[in-house]
Amino acid sequence: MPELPEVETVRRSLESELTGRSIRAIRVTDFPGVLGPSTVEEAEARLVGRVIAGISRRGKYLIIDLDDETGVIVHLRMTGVLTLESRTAPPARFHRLTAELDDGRELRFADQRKFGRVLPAGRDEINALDARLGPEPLSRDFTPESLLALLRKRTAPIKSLLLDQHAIAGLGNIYVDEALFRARIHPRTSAAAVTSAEAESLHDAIVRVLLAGIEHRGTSFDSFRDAYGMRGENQHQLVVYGRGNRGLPCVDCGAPLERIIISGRGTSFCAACQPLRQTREE
DNA sequence: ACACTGCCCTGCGAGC
DNA sequence: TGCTCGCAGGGCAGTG
Repeated sequence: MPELPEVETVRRSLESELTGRSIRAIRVTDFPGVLGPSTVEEAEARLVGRVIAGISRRGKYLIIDLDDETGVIVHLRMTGVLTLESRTAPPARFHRLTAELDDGRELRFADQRKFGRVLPAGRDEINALDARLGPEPLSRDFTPESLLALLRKRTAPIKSLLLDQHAIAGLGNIYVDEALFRARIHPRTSAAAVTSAEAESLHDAIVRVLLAGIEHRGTSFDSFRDAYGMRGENQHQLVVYGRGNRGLPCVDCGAPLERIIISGRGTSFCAACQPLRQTREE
């Protein structure tokens, strides 16, 4: 499940390789819907001949910036994989889209579940995306104070809020469970009930789990790969995600982890280390 | 505005 | 062996 660290890992692995390359052709395979509302002809008209000016990231979105100020917005969703490969390399099993480059290589998008999208976009669309997403958690805009101010306005479970990309951009199910465990906050706690001390440790936990994720080049439980097709190693750093459904012991206290559903997402936590408190007690 | 639900999509593993 | 079923979940539309 690509979240901020995974998308950043892809961005870094693509940046030096793609910058300055031009796009010679666009091809789709069995699923033209990968382009969203665009037809292949429209995508060709917008992209072929363009030079790649750089690769940026906003939340879980990857943006391929082009020399005419337009771009391509890529979202990997659950199983999307963006790789740079030789033209002669055999296509991946779930290959959906190819961008042929001027150096003989191809940028390829594979996606088992067809949730991911590769969207040609104008500058206005890229700006609109930027505007509707919350702050970048690794930017200076994200502070314990700004997090607390956000939480005070909302009554939804803290986990739901952290998953809301309009509130904070880039967190997904894995890093939210990990951050809440490290901050010792029950995922069902009402956001408004989180204390300022808890918000401070939550802020710290979010930043730490994201930086660790990037340092270990992403979490590759299943399909995630970087642009070279390499797995990440951050799955070995995780201590709660996915462990509640097997009742594995908490690394801190040894109690069996629990699994509940919040916002339709499987949620693992330690009921002993993360006790539920309904109201603020400061 | 906010909170919440259902939908999309397919492979995989468990259970029978 | 082969079937069914539940599960994985990000973003968005729809509802209250």
